[in-house]
Amino acid sequence: MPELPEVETVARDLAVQVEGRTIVAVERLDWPRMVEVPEDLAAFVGALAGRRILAVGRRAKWLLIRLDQGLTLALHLRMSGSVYVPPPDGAPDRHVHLILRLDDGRAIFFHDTRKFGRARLLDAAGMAALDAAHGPEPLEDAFTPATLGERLAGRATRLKPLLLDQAVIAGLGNIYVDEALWLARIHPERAAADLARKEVHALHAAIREVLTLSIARKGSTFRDYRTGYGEAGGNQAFFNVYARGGEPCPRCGAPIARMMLAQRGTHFCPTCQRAPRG
DNA sequence: GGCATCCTGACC
DNA sequence: GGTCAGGATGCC
Repeated sequence: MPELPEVETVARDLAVQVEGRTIVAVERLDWPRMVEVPEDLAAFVGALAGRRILAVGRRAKWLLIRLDQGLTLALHLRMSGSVYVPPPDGAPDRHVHLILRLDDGRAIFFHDTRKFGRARLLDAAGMAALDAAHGPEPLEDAFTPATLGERLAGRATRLKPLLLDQAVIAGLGNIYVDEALWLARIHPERAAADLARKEVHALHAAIREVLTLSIARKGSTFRDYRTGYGEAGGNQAFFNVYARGGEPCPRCGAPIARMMLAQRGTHFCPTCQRAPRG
């Protein structure tokens, strides 16, 4: 799915298109399991109708559509979801599983080929719980090298699975963890607690750089991801290691390695990313 | 930690 | 046919 840069792009694109609009109807919804309390489907639909969209934002990989009456529609795109405002003549294909019809005749489509995506309608307490379940936002000012160091301290586990844990740090996924570790020259299997101070600083800078650059390029379209306008992103042309196993490392020329680590395809340079001790 | 599961589609 | 895919969760 969409990781932090992709969800951030969608949030920004939706904000300019739908803020201030009112949801007049909920259409399609042919995959009830996407609503996290499917037995309350009628309540979900009923509560959304008539709500005004105050703002669109993001927390971790959750897209947050802020509504009146203190409600937030939280959408998670998981692996293959995309959320966008189609062009005026855009018809939903069979993978569109939720449509929010707006008072100007336009609509928000939730498109999800694999049907892993999720929708939650949250009140203030639910929103606070979602927030509390996630680690710090890596692009906020409060996220410093010291913050990252604290999150890694005492953790004997390998670095990559830890960085994928949304409770440790918010928003990173498989692409940007591989890219950040390459940029910081750190092997994905290093024990988190073993990083030198300089390496923590390098990793902090690398995480921010890969996320910031990707947002500037509207995210990475590897397969299904689309911006809030239904278009492909541009960052996929700039991967250094992700999905590039066997190709030369852009830094040292050695072949990029691919391995499975914690059930995730993992791409790294075995030459210039410093390996674990022993 | 490892593994299965939720799904569909692309590619070999 | 098998393998793999921007994710997350639950179970040994």
